[in-house]
Amino acid sequence: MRVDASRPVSAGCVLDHPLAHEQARALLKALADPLRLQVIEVLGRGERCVCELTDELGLAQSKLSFHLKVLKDAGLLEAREDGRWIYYRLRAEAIGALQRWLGDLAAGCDTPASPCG
Amino acid sequence: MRVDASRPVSAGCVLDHPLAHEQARALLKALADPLRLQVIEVLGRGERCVCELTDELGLAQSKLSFHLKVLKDAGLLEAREDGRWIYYRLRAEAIGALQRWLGDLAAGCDTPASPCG
DNA sequence: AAAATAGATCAATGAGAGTTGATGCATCAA
DNA sequence: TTGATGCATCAACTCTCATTGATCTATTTT
Repeated sequence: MRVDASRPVSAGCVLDHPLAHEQARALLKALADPLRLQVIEVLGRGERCVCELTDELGLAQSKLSFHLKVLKDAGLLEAREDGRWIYYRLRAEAIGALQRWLGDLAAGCDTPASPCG
Repeated sequence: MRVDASRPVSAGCVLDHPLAHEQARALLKALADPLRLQVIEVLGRGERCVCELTDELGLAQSKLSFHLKVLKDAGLLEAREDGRWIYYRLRAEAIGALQRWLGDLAAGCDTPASPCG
């Protein structure tokens, strides 16, 4: 079996609850790479086989594979095996969880500072 | 004057419009650092003077200054000068823009892949 | 005017993360 | 069973980026 069945820490039902800082940071970090963001954007339009991604993005195979792993470990992607091919899809729950986490972040940012002098 | 009056590309009214990929990536990258995320979380609770941040986070001055600049350049922070002190606050618009951008991202992610064989 | 404080910036160092090419392991076709 | 294809993984290299300590400027205090 080429695809590990065990779920990353950040995956699954965990994302239905409020995100911990570490989890949020892991998602942000995974998204913050230009190449990975391209991958995410393509997968945001629908599931893709690795070979399609390779063509669509014009990437070296090992390079793409590296970044897919990073995204999967962060809980952003899910892989599905079908014979010789592996299909990846974006986990909308992960995006949603991050969205909500960001929403809470700025809650009190208009509170003025106590003068420092 | 110690604080540059010119706005970063990603700041201001730009964030009221849909974010470009590059802008979104800049925000994500700025947020993806553990230390910067701490700063953001503190500023999410209200405006702070640099010296308060230094104390509250226990950081070396130049280190904090470096990260504040990164966050400001990304459009996430705004600085206000008052005499000898400089107060930073979180720009809720930037967070909001990123939230919306993320929302659009996963729009079509349930579209199945065309079988690859 | 001189000393002290707040904060930015710079040069040098170090650590982490991405890239590249090779190799390995499945799966499918012949 | 042999060869070809899809994909993951590994080791070596590179490069980006954060850290550190020093220096510089502006502001305030004495």
